[in-house]
Amino acid sequence: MKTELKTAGEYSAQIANAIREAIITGKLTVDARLPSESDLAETFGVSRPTVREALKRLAAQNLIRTQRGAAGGAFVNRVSFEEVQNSLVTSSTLLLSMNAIDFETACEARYALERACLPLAAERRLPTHLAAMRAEIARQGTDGLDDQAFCASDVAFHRALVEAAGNPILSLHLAGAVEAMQPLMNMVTFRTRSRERIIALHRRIADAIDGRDAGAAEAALLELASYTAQLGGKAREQRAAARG
Amino acid sequence: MKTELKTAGEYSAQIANAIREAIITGKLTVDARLPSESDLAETFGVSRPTVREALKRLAAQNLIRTQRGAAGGAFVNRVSFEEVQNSLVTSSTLLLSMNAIDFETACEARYALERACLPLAAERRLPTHLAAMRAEIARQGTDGLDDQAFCASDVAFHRALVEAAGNPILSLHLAGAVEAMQPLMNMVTFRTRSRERIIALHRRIADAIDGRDAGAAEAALLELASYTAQLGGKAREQRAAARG
DNA sequence: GTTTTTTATTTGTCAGACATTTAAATGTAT
DNA sequence: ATACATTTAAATGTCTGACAAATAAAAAAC
Repeated sequence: MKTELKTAGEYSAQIANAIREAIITGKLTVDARLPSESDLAETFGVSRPTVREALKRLAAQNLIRTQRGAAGGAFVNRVSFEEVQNSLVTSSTLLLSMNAIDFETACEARYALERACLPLAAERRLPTHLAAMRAEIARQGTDGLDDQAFCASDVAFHRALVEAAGNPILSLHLAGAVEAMQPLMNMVTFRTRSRERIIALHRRIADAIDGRDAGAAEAALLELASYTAQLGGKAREQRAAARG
Repeated sequence: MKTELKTAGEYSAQIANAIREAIITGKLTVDARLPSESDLAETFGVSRPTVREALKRLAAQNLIRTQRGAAGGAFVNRVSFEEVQNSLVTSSTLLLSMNAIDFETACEARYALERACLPLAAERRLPTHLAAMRAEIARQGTDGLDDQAFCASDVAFHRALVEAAGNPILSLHLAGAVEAMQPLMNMVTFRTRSRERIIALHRRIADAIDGRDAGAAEAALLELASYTAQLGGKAREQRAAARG
């Protein structure tokens, strides 16, 4: 661990970077204990509050956890898929809302990514995945389901589809993209006829995955993509009309 | 902004969560200025160092930036694609190294995602993208290029390919997946014959994209995927043999 | 030998102070 | 009146020193 810091301010950022680098390069391994805050303060030649600010930065990225008490301290975290996925969802959500990403772009990305999973899903799907997909299809047909619940079930369906591909890295990216899109999806209203069509397409996808027919699944997903984009376009027109 | 904090410890985390929620829900908009640290301390009923730890957490996630001086303070950041991508790369890299993800899984995810971009890239590619791809292909044929530089050029090639799809969200996920894989790719040694084959496949992909033939591009990419997986498997065998 | 108590260590928090940076207000000269 | 230099005030960045709370290990009591 480096002991010298540049003269320019922002010590806490420099210390956080130094420790982060040590973790990334493997100098600090999982569950390793960092020196105590006082020791770090002495090592880097700064005060304890400054060290603490640095540690909080790392904690915010889930790189370390802290424990109080005699054998406590800061420990290197094992970065989990779930944590990365959560922070990806948060970041992506903000990215979409702050940068005025249009529905088409987000939709296109989502279905393109999903399409990438289909061949693998068709090959590896297990009964649990098929059951999860069919359960969501059934829920989507329930009477009195509001738009938000329909959307949530839609997300769950696609999540099961992605899980069927059996690749955790793909799941991570897909879940990030799909969940981040939910605020946009929630602005779309799903009439009964729209729902029926979506459910029919979901059923075609599930059947195709069941029958290990990746090509049929891709065809149905493409239809779903263009229909969803169409619904999004309609929703935007209606909002524009309401404003004008 | 809430004023009450639960009695359980970890004030700084609670304050960070409260402010983060305000940003996500839009109560705090881009470039809005947070109250001064002293004001926040008073509002939440804690000391300034505690508030500062909370702010450092948010700064670590790029949610806020701070400026010193009279008109300074903490401001809500516009979350940029670049920042999200950088943090995604960092997280993914750690995820791969800490969770012993095998080369096949990472490779599979990467090429599956890349395949998702091909139809869009074939449709939208611009001369700049084609030029970038061909420039990297030329570099990959350079004599005396070490493995790491070859890998870097490989990443640049695929990055250009992804950019051609013209969807920033896809680019974000792809770049995250591809760059995070680089440490794994760097463990593979590329002999002259391997390089020639990879370059030939790159050329086939570039030509297909140039000719707007997504099907041909997919075929070439699939070959590249299986060949890369094969090289990775060989590299693993050699390491195993060296240990045994 | 088991349980209880003590103790030492470490993080979490507080208070007040000073240093540094920076924009705006003020003053000054042309 | 404008341009430039100076002062000022507000804000973050940092330091010192202290106490509270949690916790594991050591010591003591039974």
